[in-house]
Amino acid sequence: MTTRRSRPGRPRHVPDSGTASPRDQILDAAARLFVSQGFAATSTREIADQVGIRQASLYYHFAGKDEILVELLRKSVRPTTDKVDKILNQVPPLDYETALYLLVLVDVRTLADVPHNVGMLYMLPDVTKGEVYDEFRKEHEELAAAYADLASKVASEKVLEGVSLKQLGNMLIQQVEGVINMRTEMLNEDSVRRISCPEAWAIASSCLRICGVSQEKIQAANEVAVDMLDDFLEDRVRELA
Amino acid sequence: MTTRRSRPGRPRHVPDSGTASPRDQILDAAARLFVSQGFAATSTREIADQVGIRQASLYYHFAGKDEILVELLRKSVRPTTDKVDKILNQVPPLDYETALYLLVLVDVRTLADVPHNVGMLYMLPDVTKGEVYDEFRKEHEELAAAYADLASKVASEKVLEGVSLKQLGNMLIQQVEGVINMRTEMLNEDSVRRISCPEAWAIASSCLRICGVSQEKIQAANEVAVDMLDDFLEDRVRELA
DNA sequence: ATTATCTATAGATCTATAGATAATGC
DNA sequence: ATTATCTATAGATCTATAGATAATGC
Repeated sequence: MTTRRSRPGRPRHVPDSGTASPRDQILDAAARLFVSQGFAATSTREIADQVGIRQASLYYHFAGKDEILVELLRKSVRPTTDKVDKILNQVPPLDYETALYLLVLVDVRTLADVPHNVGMLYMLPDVTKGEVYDEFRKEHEELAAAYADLASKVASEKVLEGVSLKQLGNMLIQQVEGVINMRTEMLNEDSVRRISCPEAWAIASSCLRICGVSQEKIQAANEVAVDMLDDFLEDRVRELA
Repeated sequence: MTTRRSRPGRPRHVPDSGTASPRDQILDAAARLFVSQGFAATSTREIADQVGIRQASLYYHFAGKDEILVELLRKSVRPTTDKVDKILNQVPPLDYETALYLLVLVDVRTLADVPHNVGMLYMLPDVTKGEVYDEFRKEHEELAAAYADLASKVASEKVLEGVSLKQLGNMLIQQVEGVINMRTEMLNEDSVRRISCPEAWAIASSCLRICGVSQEKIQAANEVAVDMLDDFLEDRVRELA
């Protein structure tokens, strides 16, 4: 039984029982509240209460509420964008269908496992506008570009004649980000569970179907990509540890 | 040139130039602000300023901010849910593929034409939780059920074995609600425009592809559904007038 | 001495109610 | 008289800063 090494500083009014850093405790509480109540509707007071510190103490760790959200958003896309190049570079051995399938699996896993379903925050009006979130939006667009890029190689003629490349990319992202709503719906279920592998496969297959890829090719892509996914997941586990 | 018949009541501090009812003026201003800044981040003061009345005067028309949002949400789903039965009833002459295609077109049109892209508000945490919004959620689930229902008739075996019916329905809704993001993106374009017919078709086709429907059947569904759409659109225009 | 917290508070909101008032309608 | 607004304001926030304090570390 390791008792948490107590560090300098005045003790909290509620003793700090957790093992995480104060910063991480704040991020965790904020994520939970932002997602369940909304960003603007969550006060710094509520966050502090959840952590067990006084409202003013938040400002020792973050310059403001904005900065907390910025950090949460970064943590939720980085894992995917970091791996985009790695995936794209494997295309000579891999075919484009498989690469796209793999990208979706990785993205779904990231969104499925990010604590408190932080992906919900993507759609906040604050995030789609505010300057503070430029960095996040840039990374998100980078990801959209990767989707569009792969889609352009994979999509059938009929599909491509109906829609611009950028829109097709967005349609794929839209489909992937369905996991976020799936997680929200899962809250109503009796048992707590994670997004399952078949569920992730269904989304990836769906993305290929949107591009007009045949059932046979989807199945082939699935078989190869599923094997490769492990390599990427190990990465993630390392990152999270 | 018809000058707006002036009605009883103390004059506004800013003269009322509009032709719409005060209630509609409030709804319009609120929609614009809620979508651009978020619900919680928009104060009753701001709404009133936009309308040209004093903050307190809002309460003559609405019991509170919540009630304004409730009304906006109702206006954004009703047009579609009202038509669901009408569409489902035409299935004997129509086949299921065409019915689904048509449902998507109607839904896309509703979301595409609702003022200020109010669909954005669906994802607000307030809306996904608060009791006040029960009615809206009920209608939205009704719509999801209709999608799931049609999808069950249309989807290929392979698709159905990978995912539950409910999830498939949600995947379709997710795809349809991509218009909301499309509209947001369009704000960055130089010219102001409406979602085009080809764009709507692309989304509908995409939905059928997600179900595993062949290109030939998609094309056939398109041809029939596009003709029928007019009947439903005329309805909408009447409603809006 | 340094660190991480605390208490206290200024200043700026924001929502909702009470009561007054300036029009029209009868 | 009725209606749709107005002015004024109570009471409840909420954010961010200033300065105090209770630990550890040297």
